[in-house]
Amino acid sequence: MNMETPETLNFDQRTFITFRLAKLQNALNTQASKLLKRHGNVTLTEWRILIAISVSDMGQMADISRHSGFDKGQVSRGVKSLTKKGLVTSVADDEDARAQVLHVTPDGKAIIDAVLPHMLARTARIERDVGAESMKHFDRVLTLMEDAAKVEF
Amino acid sequence: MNMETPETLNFDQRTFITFRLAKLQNALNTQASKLLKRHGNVTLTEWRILIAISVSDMGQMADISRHSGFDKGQVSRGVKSLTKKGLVTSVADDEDARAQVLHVTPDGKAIIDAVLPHMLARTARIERDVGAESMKHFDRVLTLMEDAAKVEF
DNA sequence: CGCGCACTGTTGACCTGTCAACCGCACGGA
DNA sequence: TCCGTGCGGTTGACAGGTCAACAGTGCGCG
Repeated sequence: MNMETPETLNFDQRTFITFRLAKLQNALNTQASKLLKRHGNVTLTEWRILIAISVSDMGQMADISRHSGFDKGQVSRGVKSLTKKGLVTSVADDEDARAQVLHVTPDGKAIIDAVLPHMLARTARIERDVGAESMKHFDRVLTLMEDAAKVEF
Repeated sequence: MNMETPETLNFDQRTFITFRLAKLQNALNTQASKLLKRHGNVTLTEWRILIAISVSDMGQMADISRHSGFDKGQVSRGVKSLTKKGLVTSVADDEDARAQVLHVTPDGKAIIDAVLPHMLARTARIERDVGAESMKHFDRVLTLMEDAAKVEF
């Protein structure tokens, strides 16, 4: 860690990996958002929650929250807007008065069916450009960095 | 790339790379923010802008904005709070009445000196955990994905 | 010269994501 | 049974990032 040499020009590469990540993540989000707006008229958040509900159908918000890592408040708001759009239903659970049972409506399914192919094509395209091999590697590194992010400084 | 199998359970891995990125990026940011608060009492945004100013000393906001990829509005606000903290100065440019010339004050330098070692230790730690080899690979993949993020769908 | 155009920087509006406070309910132990 | 603790969900507050509108200035071209 040569504190003498002018680190100035190394900053971008050395201390800003996270910054690059942020940019990339944002670019990908923008791309996805456009896709979603064009093909399904839903926001990225709505889409993610919609998918999460679809995966664990008849689940409740806490399930979604835990499984997807979303903030429960965010899920609550997302579900609200999704129900307003008629894409999911949210009814009180018979067995637990606190819980809401979530269900994707036919309209919701329709949007998923309409959007999913494009979404898959997109990720396929990314995988193709990057290469399956590198993709696995990337995944592994992500895991390592996730762990590294937990260390205290 | 089996498009047949019930995709439902593959979502997390297949369509949510970006989501994972978001999580990782956020975890890293949280880590960095804590570090910054502890050792220099600056926010992550302030830190990034401070560094950017330090790199291109005597530059103007537009330089920072272009070079770092920050929104110019964000830079403007960041500079404002940094000047309020006395870490940078922002004076009108003699040669261009539109521009502000930015300069890191001794206090700003002091904070950089205080924080930078920890910051470097952190990235070094990450690099160590991940491995230099994988890090390079990771970098390459990032570039590829940045390109992939530009494609329209 | 004078005009349009591009650029600098400021500000306001908006969206996302996070955190915390809160209410109602479930559940287990005293 | 009753009470404490903890969970499910809602809501408000806040920070960060993006976009757009704007005023002021520089610059080049007719």
